[in-house]
Amino acid sequence: MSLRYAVLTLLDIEPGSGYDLKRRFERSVSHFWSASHQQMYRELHRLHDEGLLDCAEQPQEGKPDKKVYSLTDSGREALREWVQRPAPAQKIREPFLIQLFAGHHLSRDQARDAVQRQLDEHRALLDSYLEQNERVLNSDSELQERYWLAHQTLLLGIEAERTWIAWAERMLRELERG
Amino acid sequence: MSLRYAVLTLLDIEPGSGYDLKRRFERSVSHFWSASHQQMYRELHRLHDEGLLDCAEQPQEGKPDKKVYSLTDSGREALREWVQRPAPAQKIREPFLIQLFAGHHLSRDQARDAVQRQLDEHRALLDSYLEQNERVLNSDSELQERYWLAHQTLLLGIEAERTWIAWAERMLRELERG
DNA sequence: GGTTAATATGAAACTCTTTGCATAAGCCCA
DNA sequence: TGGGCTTATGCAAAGAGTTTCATATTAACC
Repeated sequence: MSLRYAVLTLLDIEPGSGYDLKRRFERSVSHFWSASHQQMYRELHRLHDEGLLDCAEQPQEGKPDKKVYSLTDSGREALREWVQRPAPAQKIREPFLIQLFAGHHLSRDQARDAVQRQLDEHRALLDSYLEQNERVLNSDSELQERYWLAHQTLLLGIEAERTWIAWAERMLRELERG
Repeated sequence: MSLRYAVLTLLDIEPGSGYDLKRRFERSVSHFWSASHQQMYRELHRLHDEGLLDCAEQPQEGKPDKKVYSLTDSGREALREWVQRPAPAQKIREPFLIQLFAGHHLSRDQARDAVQRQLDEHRALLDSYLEQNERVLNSDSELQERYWLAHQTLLLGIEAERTWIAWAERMLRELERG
């Protein structure tokens, strides 16, 4: 149920098409939400049907037409209302940790490889968050002030990745040591 | 698709009923998975239908009968096979961070209260993980050795909560300072 | 004596998410 | 001129997860 508000939030900051949104999810909120393009399009249709979004078709040269969505007044109102309610609890689901939990089925080498794979993935994530962070720090100070809270969520994402990486590095050392 | 393997993992460590499982999810893997009792019962039925679980009805005095499930050979084989495959990517979904991302709809006081609520929740989580950790450290060393990898997942959970808490405390200081 | 909590299981309806398929135009490279 | 990539949108079906309701026993509490 929070996907719709994630969509409203990004469109509130700047209108865009389903395709735009998908990329913006990847570039700017991947540290706390992910969604496929099908989810975007379906959610956009629904929000449009419910009158929370306006849709402007934008013919483009050389590319298929774009449907640019933006918040209506009732969309903005719905978002404002939701933001002020206590957040639904987060559901944690980490398949990798199940695998470690069942790790007596793994040889030491297999465990080490699995941890190494996770380490690589989390290092890549950290890099992409640090890049995002650079972009924020290079933006003008008015924007930085306006989206200060949004920026803090990115800093949490960065810290979370550092915690993961430090844990995985320690695991590798201990698995290596035998 | 990982719920079934989480169920198999816990039943591999020790057989139990749906009710048992639900509590064991809460007590011992809540740092990386959560599920409702309905999910348990449905998954147990399915796994039983597919021949991955045995079921032994255990009449009890003073309480309704228990259906105690345990892994069949093909259940153990399915688990072993899955554990050795690369883990499906984790999906991150944190409604609270969407709310902060849309935080220009929040007053400073509202933001502070929201962060404080999260801080309280994460402190409670940390406490419960630390209790679990105590139980592990007080268990006999043979068990500790056998479930060393499982224990490491708990330590990651603890570190993750500490990161969250440190972030939230910093946020409160900065929001307080005005 | 009535209420609430814990133990114990399950059906049904519903929503949300994922996966696979389909379309279509333009661009770049060989 | 054919193959693959990016932009751009969408449907259908299956799978996963949530919510609501239902049942039944015991024990503790007021």
